[in-house]
Amino acid sequence: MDDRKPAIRRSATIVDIARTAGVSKSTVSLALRGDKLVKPETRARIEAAREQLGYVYNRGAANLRAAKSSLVGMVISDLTNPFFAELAVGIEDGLYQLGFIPILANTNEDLERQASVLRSLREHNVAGIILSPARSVDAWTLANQLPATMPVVITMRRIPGSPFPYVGPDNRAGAREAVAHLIRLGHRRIVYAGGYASMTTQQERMEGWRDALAEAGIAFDEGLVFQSMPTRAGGREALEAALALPRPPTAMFCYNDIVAMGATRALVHRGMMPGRDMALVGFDDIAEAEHNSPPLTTVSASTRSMGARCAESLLGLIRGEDAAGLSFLGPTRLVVRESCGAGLRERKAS
Amino acid sequence: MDDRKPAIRRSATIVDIARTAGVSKSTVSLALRGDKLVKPETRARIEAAREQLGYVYNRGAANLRAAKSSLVGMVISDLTNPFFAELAVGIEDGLYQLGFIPILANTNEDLERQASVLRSLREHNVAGIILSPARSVDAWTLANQLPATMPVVITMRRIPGSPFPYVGPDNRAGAREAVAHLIRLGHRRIVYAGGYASMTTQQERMEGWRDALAEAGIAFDEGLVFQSMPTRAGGREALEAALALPRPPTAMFCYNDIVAMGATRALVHRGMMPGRDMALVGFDDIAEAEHNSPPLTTVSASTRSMGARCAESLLGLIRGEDAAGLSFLGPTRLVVRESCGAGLRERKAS
DNA sequence: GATAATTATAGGAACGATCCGATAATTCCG
DNA sequence: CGGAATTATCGGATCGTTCCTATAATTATC
Repeated sequence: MDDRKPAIRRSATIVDIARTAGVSKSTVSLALRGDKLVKPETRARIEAAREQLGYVYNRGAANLRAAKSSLVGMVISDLTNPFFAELAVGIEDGLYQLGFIPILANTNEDLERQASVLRSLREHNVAGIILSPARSVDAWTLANQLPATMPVVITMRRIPGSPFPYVGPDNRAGAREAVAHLIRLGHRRIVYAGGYASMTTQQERMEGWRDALAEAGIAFDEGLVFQSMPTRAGGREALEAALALPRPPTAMFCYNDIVAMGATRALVHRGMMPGRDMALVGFDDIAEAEHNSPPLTTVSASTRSMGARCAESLLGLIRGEDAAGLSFLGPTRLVVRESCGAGLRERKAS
Repeated sequence: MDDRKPAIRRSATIVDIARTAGVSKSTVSLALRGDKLVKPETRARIEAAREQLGYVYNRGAANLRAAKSSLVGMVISDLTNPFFAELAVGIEDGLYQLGFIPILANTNEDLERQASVLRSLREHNVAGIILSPARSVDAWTLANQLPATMPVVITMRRIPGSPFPYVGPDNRAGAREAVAHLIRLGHRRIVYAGGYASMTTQQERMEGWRDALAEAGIAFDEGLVFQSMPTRAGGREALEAALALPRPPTAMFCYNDIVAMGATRALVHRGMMPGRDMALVGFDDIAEAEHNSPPLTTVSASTRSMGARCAESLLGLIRGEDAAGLSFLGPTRLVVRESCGAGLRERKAS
């Protein structure tokens, strides 16, 4: 094989191949796309020329004429959050399987940045956008940042009032299962901790919490809801507020794993034992959850496959399918580890 | 303002603007790029038409003619690793500041995938590539996957023999500082744990370890090197192997934070106290390090700014600067927390 | 006030592919 | 074997921009 580059000249085009193979550029174009109208013999000559010239396909040029694009915008609100990183990997992989390639934009929860990034994506003529919206985005803001014709899939945070399909975990069902588990373990005073009521995800998970309570005939107690930042610090604050209650709770269902991890740390810091002195459950099942001490009982949202699902829904949208059928609520699965105390009871029993 | 889209027809082009404003497309092109050759009055008319038609610039078309691209390939070996996620955010931000936009490709340490992705990036006519190579990549493999003319910056893992600039932390200096710190705390038997000798990063960090030992006049002991996977499990294995030694070490310098976190967990599991019964130091200062229990003493590689630096070096390459001057060894900084036991001594003293 | 220099605009070619209608080569069929 | 159908190839026109050269309008210079 010849390792040297053909010449100092710029890279080869289909016209160069055409000349070398002694055919027209139209035939080359056909052959390269695998159209079976081209005679095998001709195809072989073209293939040889392509190899010899080290030709690489110019997708940009092709897209210009064909008015389609293999680029997709992937807008992530906070890639530093392991949950979103996992999601991004799922999206990237899904897009790759479907023949698309993602342009990454990390908005860092910044509205201005999101606006700027969406404009840039339009300029790059993306086929569609998968958007995990920055926190404070509402339908009206978004409508002004996106053209109506752009295929868009919203993920992980609902935008009430937007016409775009939504892909995300079934927060309500997942939360219900988690809280039902705590109830089964004998808990009655179960705190809901973390997040703010303005977040749709928080609302959904809290509804699941209330569902489980109601099913068990436990009265809803407003005083057991502790809002906080969805961070470790928020988890700590919520835990301390809960312990300061005249009648402290025995279990805590947390907005997400990060909050739960903050709470376990705070608990240990007070000399209490997570699982025994306070049952804790998280949500998301990020990679660290299983390495927490104690390992976190949590609700797995199968984040990665959710990302793949975003890609599939977007493809549907691009193909012109109806947005209504493309929303997807992913199944959740309770992963019982140690922070809920389930293991302790077993150990005690044995 | 008029919210309706101009018509059912496809999106507006500079020719549409030209027609509306009563000028030629050349003038529009000039005006939109802010060339001051255009009379202010004309510019205003064009601007008005642009607004009215809801025109968006088509970068693909522009790039086709101007033979430049604002796309940059960002190839990450494992985005799920919080260290690389942080790096990716830094790169994304850096590129954004410089007017580029990244195409993301997560290779998942898979050579085939990397090859496929690099081909795809070429087809998309990227201006350059920032590559954190999959583990088993060597110079020869890489040479076959990339055209010689492509601007490429290698980051985080050296590829000996490749001509591309390398951007990464000063592993050797960082490791030396960390180990010197352990020596200052009175340790003499200091293990090096995690990673394999085939990884350049491991080699560099180990050299730093040896440097510090040599400076303190401590003889190098082959038996104190424990190779393992750079994972939590690897950290556990290394720790257990070290403790099984006839004369166990009192301190452990770990390949990275993940390994160190695995080791702390294993230590706790044995009923030993990290920092007191065994001093532990990590590397990278990932976000979780400070939330580990106990908080991890580690070497900060200022990962995010390193990412920004990748973008800058790539821009240099694109501008035709000499590759030799574009490599960058980032400064490191020892972050003393609790896992090294430094705090304990202070507390004891007070 | 004629000429030169400068400023502002215009029109066509070019980038590298696809698409479309036309034509050339081949096969089919009575 | 001649005409139709099929198969294979070809040569513009085209996508939306930038570049280049040409020309028109304005200002400067002697």
